[in-house]
Amino acid sequence: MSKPVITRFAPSPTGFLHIGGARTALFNWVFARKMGGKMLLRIEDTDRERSTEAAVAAILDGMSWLGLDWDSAPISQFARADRHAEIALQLLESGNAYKCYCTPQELTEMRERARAEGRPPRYDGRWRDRDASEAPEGVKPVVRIKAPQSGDIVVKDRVQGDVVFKAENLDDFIILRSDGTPTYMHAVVVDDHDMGVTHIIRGDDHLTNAARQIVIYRAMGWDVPEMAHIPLIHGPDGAKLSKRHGAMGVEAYRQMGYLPEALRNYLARLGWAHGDDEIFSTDQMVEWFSLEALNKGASRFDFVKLDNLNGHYIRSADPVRLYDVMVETASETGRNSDYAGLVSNKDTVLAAIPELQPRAKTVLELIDLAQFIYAERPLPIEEKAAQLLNQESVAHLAALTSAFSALDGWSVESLDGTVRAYAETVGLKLGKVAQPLRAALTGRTISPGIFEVMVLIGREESLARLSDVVGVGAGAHS
RNA sequence: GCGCCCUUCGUCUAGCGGUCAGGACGCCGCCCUCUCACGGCGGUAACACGGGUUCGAUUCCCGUAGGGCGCGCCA
Repeated sequence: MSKPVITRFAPSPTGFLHIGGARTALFNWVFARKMGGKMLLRIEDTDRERSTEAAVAAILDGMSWLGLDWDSAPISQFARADRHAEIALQLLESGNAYKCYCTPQELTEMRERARAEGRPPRYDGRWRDRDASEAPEGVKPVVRIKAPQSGDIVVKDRVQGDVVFKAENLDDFIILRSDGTPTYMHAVVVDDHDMGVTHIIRGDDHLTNAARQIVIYRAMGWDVPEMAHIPLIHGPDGAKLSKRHGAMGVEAYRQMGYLPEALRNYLARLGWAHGDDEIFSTDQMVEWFSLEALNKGASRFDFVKLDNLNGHYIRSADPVRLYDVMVETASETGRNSDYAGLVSNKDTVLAAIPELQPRAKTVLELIDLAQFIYAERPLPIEEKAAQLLNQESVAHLAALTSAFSALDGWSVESLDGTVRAYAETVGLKLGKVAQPLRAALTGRTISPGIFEVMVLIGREESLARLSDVVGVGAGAHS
C-alpha cells in the first residue's frame, strides 16, 4: 500500500506567475488529482530582498484564474527558518556537516584561481577536517554539508530516467549562511520532507540540484521523494523565453483575451501528449495523465497554435459567460468606450455573440467585432470600406433604403429577399450590393452576415446609418 | 572550462525493431458563400550526422554536431 500522493508547487515571489511556472503548477495539480492526492503550495520567500507580497498575490491570482486550486494554506519558507537551522545543527552534531570560516573574498579567489587553471569552480573543502580551534577571530562561519567524495549519486527520475552524477563533481555546498539563514538547497529538502511531499515535479533546470539535495536526504536518513523533472519552455526562436515571447505573467494572457481552459489545454500539450488527442477537457487531462508520458525535450511556445485552441474554446463557450469576460477584459485593459458600449447595449451584444464566436480567436477580437453595435453615428468608415462607397453603389443604397423603408417585416428573410430581388432587377450579383451595404452599416469590410447585422441593430438604426451615407452621396450629386 | 539533459514536418507531437513514419497548428488549393470567419475536402513538409548491434533500425549502443540547463553565503 503506497502513501497518498502529495505534490507541491513552490514558486519564489519575485514576480508574476510566468508561463513556465504555470505549466509546472498545472502538472503538479493534474498529477495530484489523478492520484487522488493533494497539491500543496509553498512560497519560497527566503530571499528577502526580492520577495514581495504583491508577487505572492499575483501568483495566487494567476493560479486561481487558471483554475488550479491547492490544499491547505500556502506555506512560507521564510517562516520556517528556525526549523531549517535546527536540521543544520543536527547535521553538524552527527558529523555530516561542518563549519567553514572562509570569507567571501577567499571564495572568490578560490573560484578565480580554479577557472584560471581550468578546473571546475568548486569549494576545495579546506575546512572539512580542520579543528574548530583554528577558527579565525571575528569570522562568522557558514555550515557546509559533507558531500560524499567518491561513488555515484543517482537521481531516479520518472521523466529523465536514472541520471548519474559522480560524487567528485559535487562540492561541500553551504546549507546555512553565516547569518544563520538556510540556503535554498537546504530549505527545499527540509520543507519537502516536513510537508510529506511524495512527488517533486519541477523544471529540469533543477535536475543537477536534485543530486545535491539527495546528499542532504541521505545525511538525514530521509526517504528521497519520487522526482519528475519536466523540460523547459523556450521562445519561438528556441532561446530562453523572454518577455517578447511569452514570459509574461498569466494575467497578461488574460488581458490578451485568452480563456483559462484554452491555456490549460495548450500548456498540457507542451511536453505531454496522450496519443493524437489535441483538444481535451481538464477532466480528460486528469484521467489520461501520467508522468511517463511527459517528454524530455524542451518545446517552443507558439502563439499561433494557442490562438487556434483559444478560437475553439471561444466557439464552444457560453455566450453569457463570454459577455461577462468581454466586459471584464474591456475594463481591465482600459478600453473605456468599448466598456461603455458593451454595458449599455447588453441585450444586443448578447444576441450578437453567437455571430461573433466563429470569427474571433481572442476575447479582444470578440470586442472588436462587437463594435459595430455601439458605434456612434455617423459611423467612422474604414478606408477599405470607403472605397466601396462610390457614386454608383451609393445610388443602389439609396434605392435599397426606400425598399427597406417600405418593408413590413424586419427579419433576415425579408431583408435577404429584398436585397436579392433588387440585385436581380439591376442585374448585379448579390455581393455587389451587399458589400456596400456592409460598408455603410458597419463602416468595415468584414462583419457577420449583413442581414443579421441589420436585425441586430434594428430597423431604426439601420435606416439612420444608411441615410448618413446616402444623404451625403445624394447631396453631392443631386 | 566541467557536469547533466535534449534532438521526428517551420511549430506542438504520435511512434516504444518490421508503419506508404500518423495527428494537430501554420501554409497552399478547392468547395460552401453577401465580406470575414466557421465547416468540409485535398495538398506541402520530418526521423541532425557518422559508426556499430541486428535478418531488419526513427526505435537499442557509441561518437560527432547543434541546442538547453547547472556550476553563488539567488531561488
